[in-house]
Amino acid sequence: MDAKTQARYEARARILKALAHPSRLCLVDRLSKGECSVAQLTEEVGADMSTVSKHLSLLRSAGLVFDEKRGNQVFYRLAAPCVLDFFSCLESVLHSQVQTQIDLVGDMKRAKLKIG
Amino acid sequence: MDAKTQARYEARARILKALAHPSRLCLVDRLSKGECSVAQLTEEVGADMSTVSKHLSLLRSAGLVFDEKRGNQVFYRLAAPCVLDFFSCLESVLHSQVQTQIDLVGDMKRAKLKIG
DNA sequence: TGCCAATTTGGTTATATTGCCAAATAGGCA
DNA sequence: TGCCTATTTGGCAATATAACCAAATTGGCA
Repeated sequence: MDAKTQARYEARARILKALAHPSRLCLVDRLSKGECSVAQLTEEVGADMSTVSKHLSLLRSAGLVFDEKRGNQVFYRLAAPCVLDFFSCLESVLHSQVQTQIDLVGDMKRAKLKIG
Repeated sequence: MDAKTQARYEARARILKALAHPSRLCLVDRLSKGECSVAQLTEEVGADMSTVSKHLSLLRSAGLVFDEKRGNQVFYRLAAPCVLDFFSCLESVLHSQVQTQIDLVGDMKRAKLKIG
């Protein structure tokens, strides 16, 4: 793999990594409904505000959100709404995982019937 | 956030985390062109085969690839081709990051002209 | 200026991820 | 059976992430 290709995969991975955390997915989900202050987001996520602030700054450096300071507060908004499209694919993967589990249980039951 | 919602974000995050690595993105990209043995994939990625094998097993437990043993070899194929749709969004985020850098440089130049 | 509220940053600890080497496993074939 | 090839697993060291608390920063306002 040449260096340029390698760099492209690394850049993509950085963005995906920024998304790949439950709290940050929650933040993105909430921001998809409109801009929000850190205090509001903190309540939504249910963690220490300093933790949420760090999650937000990580999303910002990945280019996924914008921040804007207005008076006392900082408001965040989604920079890349296309990431919301990921969710339906993620759900379909999850459903097929569930289906695989069901199939396995079925297989086990049938095997048991044959054995026993 | 209730427990069920929390669990959903965690499940989604697990899948994204499985994708969020340069080598694994490379694997997914290669598998999008058709099934492949571990040896071929190892060559593509350019890492130790044991490392690639671990990446593949991680992708498998996330439900993103299937594996099938045929004779001496194990062939992997993509289970969730929809993840390929992520790439165009990732690229658009990357482009806007580049644009932001260019804008910043422009701002700095203008500021310098005013100052100096 | 001095104080208060909102947010970020620093520091620390616990946990998770990654990559390599070496060893184990599994299949094919003489 | 014994050897060879392909792949996985175990173990370890290095690095990265995550969460909390405490302290610093910034803006608004008396």
